[in-house]
Amino acid sequence: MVELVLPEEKVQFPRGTTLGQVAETLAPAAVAARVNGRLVDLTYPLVEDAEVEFITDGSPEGLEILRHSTAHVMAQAVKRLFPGTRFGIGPAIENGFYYDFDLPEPFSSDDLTRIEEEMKKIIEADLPFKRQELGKEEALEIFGGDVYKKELIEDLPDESVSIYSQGEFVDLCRGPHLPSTGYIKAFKLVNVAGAYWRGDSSRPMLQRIYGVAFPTQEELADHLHMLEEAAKRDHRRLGKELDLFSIHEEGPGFPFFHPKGMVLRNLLEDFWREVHIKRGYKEIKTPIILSEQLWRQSGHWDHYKDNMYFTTIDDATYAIKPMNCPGAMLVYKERLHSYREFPLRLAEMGLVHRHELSGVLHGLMRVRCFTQDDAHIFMLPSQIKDEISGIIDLVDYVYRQVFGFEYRVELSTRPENSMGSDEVWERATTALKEALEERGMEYTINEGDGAFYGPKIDFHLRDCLGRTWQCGTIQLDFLMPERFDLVYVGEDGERHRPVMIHRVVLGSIERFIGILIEHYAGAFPLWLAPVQVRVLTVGERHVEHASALEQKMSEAGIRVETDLRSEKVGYKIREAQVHQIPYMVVVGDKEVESGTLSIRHRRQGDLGAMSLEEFIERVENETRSKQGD
RNA sequence: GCCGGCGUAGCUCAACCGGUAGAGCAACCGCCUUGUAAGCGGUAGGUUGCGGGUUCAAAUCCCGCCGCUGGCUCCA
Repeated sequence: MVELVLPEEKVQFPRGTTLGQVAETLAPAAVAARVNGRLVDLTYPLVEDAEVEFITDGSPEGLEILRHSTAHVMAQAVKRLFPGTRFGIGPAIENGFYYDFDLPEPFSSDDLTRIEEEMKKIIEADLPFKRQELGKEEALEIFGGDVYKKELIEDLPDESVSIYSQGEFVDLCRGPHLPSTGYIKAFKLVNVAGAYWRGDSSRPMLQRIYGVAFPTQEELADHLHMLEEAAKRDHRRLGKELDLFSIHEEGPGFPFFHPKGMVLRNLLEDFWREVHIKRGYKEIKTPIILSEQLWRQSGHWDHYKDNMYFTTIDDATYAIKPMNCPGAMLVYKERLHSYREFPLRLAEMGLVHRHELSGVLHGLMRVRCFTQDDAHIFMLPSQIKDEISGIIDLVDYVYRQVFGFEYRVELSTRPENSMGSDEVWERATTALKEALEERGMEYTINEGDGAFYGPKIDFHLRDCLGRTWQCGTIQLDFLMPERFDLVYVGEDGERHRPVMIHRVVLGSIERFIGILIEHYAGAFPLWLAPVQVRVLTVGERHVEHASALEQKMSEAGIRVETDLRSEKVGYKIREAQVHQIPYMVVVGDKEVESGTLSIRHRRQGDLGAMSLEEFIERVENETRSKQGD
């Protein structure tokens, strides 16, 4: 007998009993199990006492298994329909799975439908997933004909590898898998995309089919519905509908801001200045075009040239800045600094241009020119941790407390093409790590993704479809001060080298606005709304009264406009609602007589009558509080 | 940059297998003078992204380019 310790109880079973047999009575909904901390299939035989926890398809691990198994079924279907196909990898991802295939002809959308049909047959046949362990040599005999699988097997560290089969299909796989294909209840293939083998652009491009999979049809339908809803809050769509910005063929990746978009942008910048002044930043502005020589000195020429634009003035080469740091260096060097000034925080709303690959441009999220809410902070080595901690605090204040965003933190370490010694990198990376840990921040490590001059902490925000975008970043830099021979006079009267931080909070104003649009679905909180109030007339005889109200509110600092057209009130309200205008003021005979206002709120509906003074106060309070609906 | 998809009126979309471009909304004009999410009628609006080719005939088929887009790679 073996003794199994389950979360709720202890049970005994004859030696050799499989987990599946145990699950029949104890956990009928199980799809896999965790035995002594390791995920295994239900076919796993119990040969010794163990701690066992069953996994259902509703749990995160269970979902991952479900999705991974669905990827195998898709691969099987593809192999049946396209026999010569070679196979890459096929993991589970958020909401679904993908599998990479190499075949001469591209998949069409009809092919996806055919593959789905074939998958349904495989699921209906309820083929069991069978695990087998074998030596690498044996595995190479089975998969050796497939260059990709061969490479995967050769790269595996262990001597034995596991393979899974369902019906006639065999795949190299660590597992675990569902007991059988019949466990798959709800899936859909969503799109095909090119993907380089192992993410390396110098290697062949495979065709990746993406699918989604859920435990039930309802959850699948909910997910697809969620995607439709998300598309409605896409900033590219709302940007057009709300007349905030546009991007033209004449300037791919170079956005234009319209009057309403500029109101939003200026309000965001006003807020940014207010916050930064309070935290001891001084604002500077440096030129967009600077001599190529400067960029050679900074190291950008060697490490960032491919992303830069150049121009010629009087036979000399100049670069259009992709970053603001060299400009800030020149400002720092303008005079001698004392340690008493430190930390010296020089902020800059800097417009930078970067040559991004045409295929990656995306609305306001990834563009070729953008404004960074940059700052360069010069300080003593002993001030590093406090300063970083202060920036983390600022980012959290802006993201979470003001805008209510959830965000993710990453620590990026030394990339391949970088400057400086290992010691310097080690010191800088440790400093960032310690600042994060002292604050108890959760973070993931992104190996090799740092800037060429130093490691960084990145703050990521999500868009409506759940894609994450890097916004804030804190980059520690021991190198640029070296390159520019920056000095300060210390307590001892000697000259020393300062340490520098590059940091942005919003990241790019453009990207941040994109995130804001999607976060609020265009319904900006009152303090950011391009138009806060629209005054609507009932009939022509109310025009004069409405215009007078507009003027009074405008004088009170409210962003107000009027709709004086000879249209029905319902029509005007609908239009104001569609444009997400927070307050509508209806002016008719009643209001002209009584001298009160009829207020409608875009979410709460008709608020009834109040005086102009009351309404102005309400708007002012709500604006000041920065609260949303 | 690479792989796939897409590009028709200001917007959203239609036009069977090639037969010569149409609807709703918006705009404009008029009627209605209107009370909390779409009143009615009319007018105008297109070298079908651009350039070639095939054909008696191309929005439709083929080639090249541009742009957008889903990914990959890269980054705020």
